[in-house]
Amino acid sequence: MQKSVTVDVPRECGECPIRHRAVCARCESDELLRLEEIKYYRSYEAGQTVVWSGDRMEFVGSVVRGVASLTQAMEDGRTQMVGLLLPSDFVGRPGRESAAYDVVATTDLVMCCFRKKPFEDMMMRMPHIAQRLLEMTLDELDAAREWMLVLGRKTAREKIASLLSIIARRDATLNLAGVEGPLEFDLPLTREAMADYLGLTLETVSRQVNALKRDGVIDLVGKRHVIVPDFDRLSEEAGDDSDGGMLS
Amino acid sequence: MQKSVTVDVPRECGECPIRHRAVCARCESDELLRLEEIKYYRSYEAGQTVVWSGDRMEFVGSVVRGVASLTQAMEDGRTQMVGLLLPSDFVGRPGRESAAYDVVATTDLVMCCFRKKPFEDMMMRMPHIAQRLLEMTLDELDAAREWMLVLGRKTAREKIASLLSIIARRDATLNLAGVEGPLEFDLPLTREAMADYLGLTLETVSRQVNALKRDGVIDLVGKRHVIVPDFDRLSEEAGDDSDGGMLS
DNA sequence: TATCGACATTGATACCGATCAAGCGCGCGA
DNA sequence: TCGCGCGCTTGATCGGTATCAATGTCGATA
Repeated sequence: MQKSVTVDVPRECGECPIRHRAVCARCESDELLRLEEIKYYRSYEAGQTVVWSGDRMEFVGSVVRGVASLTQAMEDGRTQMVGLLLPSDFVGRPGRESAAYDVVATTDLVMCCFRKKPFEDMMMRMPHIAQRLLEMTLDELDAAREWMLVLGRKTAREKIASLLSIIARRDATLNLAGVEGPLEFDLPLTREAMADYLGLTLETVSRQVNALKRDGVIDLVGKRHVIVPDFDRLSEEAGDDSDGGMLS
Repeated sequence: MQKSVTVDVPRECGECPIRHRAVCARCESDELLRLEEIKYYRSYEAGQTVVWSGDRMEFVGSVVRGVASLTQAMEDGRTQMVGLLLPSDFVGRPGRESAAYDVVATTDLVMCCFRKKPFEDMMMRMPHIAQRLLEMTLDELDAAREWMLVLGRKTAREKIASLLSIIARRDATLNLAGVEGPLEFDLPLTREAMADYLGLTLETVSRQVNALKRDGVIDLVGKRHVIVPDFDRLSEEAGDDSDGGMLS
């Protein structure tokens, strides 16, 4: 619970925790040096808005620590989260002038930023960046399509199980814990944010989370810390294929 | 209404109707020649499956004429369409071994194909292709995110209006008709396919389509031909921003 | 022309999740 | 220490969409 905003950022890219998964993953050391020259860090507190939809985007960047959400809203206030950005995920679209979505820090957040123009110039000269960005974008597209199935066809209970399953999976790969044994993680989202992600109300989220707890699918420590005693059981509840959907 | 399977395909890329929008859009004429050497056409009848999810993908390609759908299914049969592929859209993911989704021709369909390996080799050597593919993938990601809002937060009536609005828009840009005056197009989807796209049942689709007709938002000629007397009105019904959402 | 089948419409009813409304619990600041 | 507020839970009721079940329409075929 280190709420301090004292930012503790890697000095050199070589020590960066997302070095091998971010947009710079394929860069050679000489290319990294060029990136290092133009990068800078920014940090945000939980709840802060990073970018407003429609605003001119002056930078792009990677999530280094924390979680951010991409959100779309209708005029009457209905809100849908359309992306959940975890460490190593990329924010911003090269070539686009203004932001298409709100970006909000859902936890304290550290980002590695590049001003848009210099980054675009680098992209032209360094194919390793463009290649990796294509790969990441294709992965995001797959994730978005998986969410379309969740939003369009799953029940409230399945939606909750799906969200927990995905967070558990991404958390496990980041912390390179084995997939065996009980899995544990902190929910980086409030009930309301979960509702926005799943196309539900926060009341329904609350009811279904507690239903999964009553049924022994998950255990809760406080409101946010989740223990998954049997990941396959959770996958079943999510309506996923039997193997736990370890694709990609 | 030309149901004949006699395929009438462009001989040269220069005459291709999707030349300026497809993955080859940025290629110079010498690059086009190289692509021309390895391209081949395939055609499918409405209803035919182009690729089965999980199958090895031996080719990638572009939709030249007709419409295809990308579909995901759960074990119990619930089905969600996750992509609607219109002329110039790209099918397949370079670097991936097996297909992640079912691809089905929803109308008679002509595709311009490349065997996967040669195409990947070309992509390495011709940055114009990779650049264009990145751009197209980012556009698809935006479209997918717009759909997440539709699926998660819109009512059945708004969902139908949204689908009609998008088809009308894409149809207008393809046929370069002015956006003014009454818009007309043929629905390339059955009621069931519309339901799969929108996360509804086909009965609800039928009811809401007819409700929009009763209310004068659209007019129908037969079951499939749609006339939109006032596009702004349709946009309103879709819950889109007042300007008609002409973004991207 | 008669028949068949795919696609679509229409009606009656059930149920899941939204909505409206209290109330709880815990951390933070006065 | 108290009280306030935010995040969350719980309950009662409503309504929109699913579900189940006929029926209708049109084009293709014999």
